[in-house]
Amino acid sequence: MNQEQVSNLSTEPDVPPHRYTAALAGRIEQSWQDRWAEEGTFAAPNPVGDLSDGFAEHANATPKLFVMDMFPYPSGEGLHVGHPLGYIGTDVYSRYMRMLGHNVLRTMGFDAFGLPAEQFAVQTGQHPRVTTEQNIVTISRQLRRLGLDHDRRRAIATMDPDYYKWTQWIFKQIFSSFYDAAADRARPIEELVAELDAGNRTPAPGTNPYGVAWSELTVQQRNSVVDAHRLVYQNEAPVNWCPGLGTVLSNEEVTAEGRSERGNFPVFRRPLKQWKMRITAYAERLLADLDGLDWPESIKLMQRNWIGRSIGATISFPTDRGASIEVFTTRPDTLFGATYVVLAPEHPLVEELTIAEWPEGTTESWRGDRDQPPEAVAAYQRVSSRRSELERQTDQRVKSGVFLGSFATNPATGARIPVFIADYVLTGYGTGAIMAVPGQDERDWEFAEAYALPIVRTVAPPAGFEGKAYVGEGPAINSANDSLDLNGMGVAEAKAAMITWLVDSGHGRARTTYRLRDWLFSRQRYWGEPFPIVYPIDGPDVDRPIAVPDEALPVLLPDVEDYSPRTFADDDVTSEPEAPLARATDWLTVELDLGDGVRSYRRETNTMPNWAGSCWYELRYLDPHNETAFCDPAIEKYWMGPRHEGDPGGVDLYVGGAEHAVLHLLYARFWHKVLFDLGHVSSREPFRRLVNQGMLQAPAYTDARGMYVDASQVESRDGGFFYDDAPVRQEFGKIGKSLKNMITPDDMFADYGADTFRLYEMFTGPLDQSRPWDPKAVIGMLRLLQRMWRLVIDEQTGSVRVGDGPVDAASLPVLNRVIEGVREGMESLRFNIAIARITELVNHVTQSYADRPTPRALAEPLVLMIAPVAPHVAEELWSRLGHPESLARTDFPAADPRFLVDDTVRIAVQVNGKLRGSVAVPADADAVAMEAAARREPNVIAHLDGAEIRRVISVPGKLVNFVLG
RNA sequence: GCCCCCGUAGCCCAACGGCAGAGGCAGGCCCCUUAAAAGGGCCCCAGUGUGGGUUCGAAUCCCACCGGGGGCACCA
Repeated sequence: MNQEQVSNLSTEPDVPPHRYTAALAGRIEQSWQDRWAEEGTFAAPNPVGDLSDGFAEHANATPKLFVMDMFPYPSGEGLHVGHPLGYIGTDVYSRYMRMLGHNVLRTMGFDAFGLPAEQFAVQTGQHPRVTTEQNIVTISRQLRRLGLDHDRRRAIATMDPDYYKWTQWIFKQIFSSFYDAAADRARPIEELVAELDAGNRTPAPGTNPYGVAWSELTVQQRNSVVDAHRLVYQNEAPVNWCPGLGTVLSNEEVTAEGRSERGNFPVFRRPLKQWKMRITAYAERLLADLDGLDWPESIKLMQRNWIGRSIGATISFPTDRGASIEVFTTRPDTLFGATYVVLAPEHPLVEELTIAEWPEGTTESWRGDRDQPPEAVAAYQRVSSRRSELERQTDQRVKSGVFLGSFATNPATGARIPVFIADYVLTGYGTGAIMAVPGQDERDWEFAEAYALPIVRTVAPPAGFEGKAYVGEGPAINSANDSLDLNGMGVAEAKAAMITWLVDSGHGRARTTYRLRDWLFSRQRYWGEPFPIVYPIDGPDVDRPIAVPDEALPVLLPDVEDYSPRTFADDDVTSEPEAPLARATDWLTVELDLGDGVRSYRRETNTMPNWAGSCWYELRYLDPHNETAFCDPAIEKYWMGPRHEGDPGGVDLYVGGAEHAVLHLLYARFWHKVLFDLGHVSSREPFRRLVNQGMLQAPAYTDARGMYVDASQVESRDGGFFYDDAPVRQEFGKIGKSLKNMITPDDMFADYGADTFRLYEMFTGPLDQSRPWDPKAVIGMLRLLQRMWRLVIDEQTGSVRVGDGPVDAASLPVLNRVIEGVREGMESLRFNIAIARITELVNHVTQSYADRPTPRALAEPLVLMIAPVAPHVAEELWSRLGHPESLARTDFPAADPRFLVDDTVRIAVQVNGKLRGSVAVPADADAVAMEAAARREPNVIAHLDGAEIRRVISVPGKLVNFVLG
């Protein structure tokens, strides 16, 4: 090991003095990075405002392009080689588009608030601001060293007060709005109040529990009615409480196993008063507008599934206790088969429908082993509240439930049917109650079997059907009463007929429901944006949440002595959330004059989730220093506005990982639509085009005990892998500390230089494809750059060895085909094929001009073509070729169509689809001429000999195929 | 269990329904070298996961299955 290093060092002097080595690459790269910074090469001018310098000169008449990466969390570990994959991809694309003449905006910020930053700070015992700032410095250095074309004037960090002032301002906008269902958009809440006062509008269903009209309400009652309309509201409802993190979480942050997405701690459902955002008001638009987005189908599908629209009906089942149970079903056509009703255990009617004694003849199994229904119900509720989280993952799916003792009436059949609670019915979906139709629903069938309930088929299964519940298509049976006859109808027809009957008879109506729930927005953590909300300490509006005036923004995050969240044992169900900001005693109360004189207020102590800052950062990039608005409307319109009828607008290219499919990407779309409704932005969507970059997996090694060993110390020999001379097993996995296979960009800069690193990352496959990281393969890209360097620079003398001589006739078609291929690769984000084409040309020129100067007309396009991928070495060579200006805005080479068509082409000749030869024909030869030429091919003649030719396929420029009879 | 993506040379990857190979790594040989390498040149290597189908012709389109990856999972 040591010897090798020494001998390597001793050979250094033998390397030609001007060879393109990692050391030379490093010097070139850093000097160009300095120059780009000094000259502001990547400054993208805005149409107006403080960043508008140069707009009139070189942006006004050119198309614009806004390219963005998902910004990183400044984690303490810095970047590994997997992170830059997307950044390099967008860098190559944006540099290419800039050379095509676009005004390209590209920058980078930091998602600095939130759990990752906070947890790192807690681990290291330092204030999150301190560690986060340190991490930002480290990562910024790594990004700069990569040579990315960022306009650094536009960099932001979500933790900066200048930034989160506007996060709070947008929160206020959402808080100060309601969703006008008729207009299908958000509107300012004052307009709601005015319309209510004027009598043009009545409170939305469920917002006025007082039983009297708006005009009769007291001021306090009116306030609570208005607050219930807001797009941000507080209510008490079951939420995801995660004791291990010490905070509540949104549904999107909880995995299917009932654990926290971050940290993998158990999550419990429990009722708590929390802030929510009314994203459900946008469910339909979030769903419908997916169609107009240029996004991967898989991501659209995940969002569609998450939103989860189902079309059906609500049906009212009267009960013998008075109250009616409203159920939601997507199969109203099966109502005649509803033989019992099930409520979720937490359903509000459970208490009322639970009677004191079991009715005569109640089956033993319905009683839950208790003497009276109230006991049985209480016991079941207790068990299921625990079970729903812990046993979901064991996947037992054993149906259980308890009879309440009361009965409902099936409105179609008039039958008296029992009412159960069972935890296979979910509280939060639909109405939290179902009509059970065992004949057509597998879950209901299982329950009916377990509790000996009647089963009535209302859709005829096909002959020979041996299953239990039949959920497929078929004619309705057993489905008629005095005023309705569905028998014989197909499912769709029966649904429509049933809904009409339900509406006419007053038993129900058509209804669409969504799986999407309102976004739980408050967190009991320190490191986040404070809410711009205060509560009066006394007075008539005591405890009513009130937004602070815009002039009071930002509401600064106070320093507290103990910023770590109060966390609990993972499984401590009884723990209560406790916001760290409640400890900031000086900050907690504030004297304000909100229009009715100076009064005392207490502040909201929850903070926002870390998704808040990333909900709108694309807009702040556009106008990062604006002190009077989050973004100037003219600037937003220029960069993000729709370009044509039907275009949603938004960022032209957004690249990031697929793991944000339903978190960040859904939340950001929601906020953007609110801003659109309120007239603050002209684009309907934030991200017009989305690409998911693939994931890099690096080799990791386990020893005999199955423990990971440091991958950098593993040797490969004799067809095996060894660590400390002991054999180890190779596997591929996510890069990181846990697999001990961390490789950092810094390692690559030192060993190869940034340009080689960039080339390698782009070369291993299309941007959106995951691939393994092969440390040994990087060398190929360094060789490529060395060969290209050698075409321009003499390795011995360092002088330019490019001449003004003509280009060989043979090289012109190669050059032009390569240009064509490189452009195609750049445009389709398949940089691997662009690099392969460039390599082809480099190899060709290397061979053709081994002993004479490289023609300038070959060297220059070559340098320009590689510039988007390897910008530093390209700039260096361009400069040595005599161009004083940066090539960042030099025209990208264009293919001359004259050289793309050959005079003659070789076409394939097939007999019965099998290749039997090839012939050269003029490129413009027609089908007849091609066939004639093909018939002269000796091998073809042999295969045609004596056979009857049934048909001849002759495709000009492609092939001739003889089909024999 | 359901849905989506992917299977091409030892490895990473190319190939408008038209001659399976552009490029790189690894391997072999040669040159340059006292020597070696991350220098240069040449060479080797698959018939496209399996089975059907459509077609004059399929890696490409369709169906089924196998293998790998990802998502969803009592959503009525």
